[in-house]
Order: sequence, then structure tokens, then C-alpha cells
Amino acid sequence: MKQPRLLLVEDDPALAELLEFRFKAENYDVRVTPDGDEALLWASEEAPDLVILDWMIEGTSGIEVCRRLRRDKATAHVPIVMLTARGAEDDMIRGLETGADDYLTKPFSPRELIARVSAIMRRIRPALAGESITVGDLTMDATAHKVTRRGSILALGPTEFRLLKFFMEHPGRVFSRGQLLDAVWGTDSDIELRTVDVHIRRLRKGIELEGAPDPVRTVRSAGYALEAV
Amino acid sequence: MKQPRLLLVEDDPALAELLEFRFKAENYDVRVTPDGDEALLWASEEAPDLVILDWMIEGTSGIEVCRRLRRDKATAHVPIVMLTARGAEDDMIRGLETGADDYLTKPFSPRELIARVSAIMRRIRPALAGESITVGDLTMDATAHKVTRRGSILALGPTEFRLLKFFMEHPGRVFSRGQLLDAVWGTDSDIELRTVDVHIRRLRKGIELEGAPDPVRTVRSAGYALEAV
DNA sequence: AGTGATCGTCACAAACTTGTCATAAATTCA
DNA sequence: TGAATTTATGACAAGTTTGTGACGATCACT
Repeated sequence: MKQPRLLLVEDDPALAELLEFRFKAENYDVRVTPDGDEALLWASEEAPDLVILDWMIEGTSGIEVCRRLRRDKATAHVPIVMLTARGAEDDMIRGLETGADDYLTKPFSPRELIARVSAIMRRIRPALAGESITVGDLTMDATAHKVTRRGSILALGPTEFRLLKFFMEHPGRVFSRGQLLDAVWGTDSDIELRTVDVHIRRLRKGIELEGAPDPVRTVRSAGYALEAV
Repeated sequence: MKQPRLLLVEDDPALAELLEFRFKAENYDVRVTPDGDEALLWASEEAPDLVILDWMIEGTSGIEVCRRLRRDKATAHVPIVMLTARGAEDDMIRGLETGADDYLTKPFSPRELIARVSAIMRRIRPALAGESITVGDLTMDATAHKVTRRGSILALGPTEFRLLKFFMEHPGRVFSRGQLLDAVWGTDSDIELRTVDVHIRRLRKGIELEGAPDPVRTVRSAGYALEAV
């Protein structure tokens, strides 16, 4: 899955390096700059998923960067987390009013910053924050009712969607036809076991893609499983 | 304009009263309860726009309330701000991981809480904060009650307007007819599910534009969603 | 009271899904 | 190899879900 891209605007080299390291460990793609103007340039070109912005930076001030990010259409809706020195409550209020989404006062723990950034990412980009399931090259966003394979959106019927969802929630495991009927159709359904075969075929057809292998594995005399391909 | 509705779960009467007063002055509709179970009950019935939740409360604990709010479909996406005692960083991490959106440690200034709540409201319910929402080529200015698409002003009936507003506040997500009835018509409305179809058609008709695709997606056996086109 | 807009419901048409079957293909094992 | 078992596939009719036009009721405003 695509990494969320972070722009870190921080002119304390030690802190910048520490945060860069920690965020990279959390699977973020981090870009660092100490300079406000450079930050604006990069932000409008590359549209990061989130900006972490120190209030006191060289060149254009933090609040001015914040304001300009909001004014530029390309970055108007990118979440911003601001960092400032302790005790500057007025700064905080102004920051939030200028359009920042969150605010931390130094010194803060990297864990806290990471937790806050993750909370924002979860809300803004659910697909990037684990509200979607990924198995191999398949990605399912159950909320949006969308399935993607290698970037292409797949069209599945309702039953195939539920079937795939169940498989993706238990990747690699083999399920008998009876188990699949119980899980996907409901315990009280009165349906031929063989019908599962048909829906497996429909699922295979629905997720097939030029040059991509079939992730649905038939286990003879046992059932079916979804493999991470 | 409708006031944003806040649910404040706080068992310190002095703090609760202070916050209630301050938020009312900021034009929020505030409901206060010291009890976790009562909070859950009210939240699932009335679906507040945001929940402020003290970690240490009587009855069900704060984190448990948070978890249950997330689990209940009706409240799964309501933002939560948690309050806790100073120095409990682990609590903070757990809170944010459980699904809270923001976190403050006591003592905090009411101004700070208000600023943070406003920042969240601005992001997730722009319409309530007096800003305009944009989804794809659609723009809605809820205050002026105007919708534009690629520059043209659209004429929508009241219900279609509310329906579109709800969709635009949750772009991409699929909602069942029942959910749409609850959200747009009100929880206590006693209306045929199929009536939603009719209003979806009226909405589609209202926003259709020469050469522009239909952003309303039908998800068979699930409901409807608004796509960013 | 009169006008026009909006609302909820219905009935029917259109579009799509679904479960089953018959048959073909694949696999197992003696 | 050949028979037996198991799975894959195409077709189809029944069933379900959604789209649409029409209609009377209601409401706001004149």
C-alpha cells in the first residue's frame, strides 16, 4: 500500500532527524526542510498527505506558511500539525484559527506526535490508515464498498463482495463449502453446497486481471482459500 | 444555522459547568452527563456531532465508552476528544489508538479545548463551521444555501439539498437507505425505504450537467455513495 | 382561496443477481 | 490406463433490487 507522505518543516536539525527516523519506522514517507519557502514550494508541487510545521522557522514564519498552505487550492485541505514552544497559548489559538488541525508544545514526546498524526490520518485517509484490508495485490475498502487490484477498480456482485470480504478477513485459510455458506450466506440458509463453486467462479472472474495470477486456491476435497499473491 | 451538538462526559461538576457555559457561548448545543452508560445511550439515540470524554468517569470507563462508541455503527464516525490527568502518556496513546481524535491533559485551558474542538469541527463538518465543502466538481456553501457545479449554480429542493450535504460531508462512503433516512430525515421519521430512491433520482436530476458524469453511485444491495468526480 | 413547489407513495419497467442443473474438465487412485 | 470422484463452466429461469413517471397530499406564500 502507498505510504502516507509527510512534509516536516523543522529547523532544529537534531529534532528533525529524530522525527524523520521515527516516522520512517512507522512507514511514512518523510520529506524534511528547515525553510518555509521551500516547504511551500514542495507542498504545492507534491501535495503531501500531512504537514508538520514548526512555528519558529527561518524565512517565512510558521503561521504565514500555514496561511499560505490554506490559500493555495492544491494544499487547502492538507492537514497541518503545528509545533511551538511551551506556554505560548496565544500562538496555539492563532494556529488553530489559521487552519492548523492540531497543535503540540515543545517538548513533546515523539510517540505523542506520532499518535496524533496517526489519528488525523485515520480520519482523513481511511485507506491509508488500515481501515481497508489488503491481501496481496487486493485491497478492499468496505466503507466505500470498493475493491482494487493493482490499481484497477473491480466490479463484484453483492455475494461475491461478501465472499471476498470473508476471505480477506481470513487470508490463507481453507474453508469448506459448508463453512463458506455459514459465513457468507448465513447459518440458516438452505442452499446447495455446489452453489459455492459457482460463486467462487464468479469471484474469480470478477477479480481476474491481465497478467495477474488467480489468488483463489482450490483445495481438493476440502474447500477454497484466498492466497496473498 | 444548526448548532453543532456536543456531548460532554465529565463527572467533575465544576469543570462540567464551566465548559458547558463556555461552549454555549461559542454557539454549541451542549449536553452534559457524568455517567458513561448514559452517555452511550444518548449518543446512539441523538448522534452528537462531537464527544468530549473524560477518561476517569463513573460507571463504564472512558476508554470503554470510546471503544463502544466506535463499535456502534451510528456513532462510529463521531469525533472524540479525550481528557485525562497530566502525565499519563500511555493513556493518551491508548486513547488515540482506540479511536479518539484528540487528547488533552488536565489542567487545560478552556480556550485550548474550544480551539481544538473548533479545528476538528472545521475539518469534519465544514458546513457547521460556516465554510464551504468541495467534493470533486461540486461545491456547497451551506451558509448561503448554494450549490455549484463547474461554475453553474444548481437548483435543489430542500430535501435534495440536505441529502447532498450529508453525502458531501462523508464523500465516498456508502450509506444504506436506512442510514440516509436517519441522517437526512431524522431518526424518528417513519418513511418508506424506497422513498430514498426517489430523492436520489431528484438529486441526480438536480446536479446533472451536460458532459459531466453522475457522481452518485448506486451500490446494489447496499445503498448509495457520492463519488468525487 | 389560489398558486406553485415539494413530498411521500405507488405501480410498473428495466437492470441485475442468484441458485440450480447439465455437462465438460481435471484429478485421484487402483 | 480407466473408472470414480471432484471441480469448473455455461446457460437459464426465477427472484430481487433499482429506476422512473405519475399522482394526490401538504405546505408556504400571496
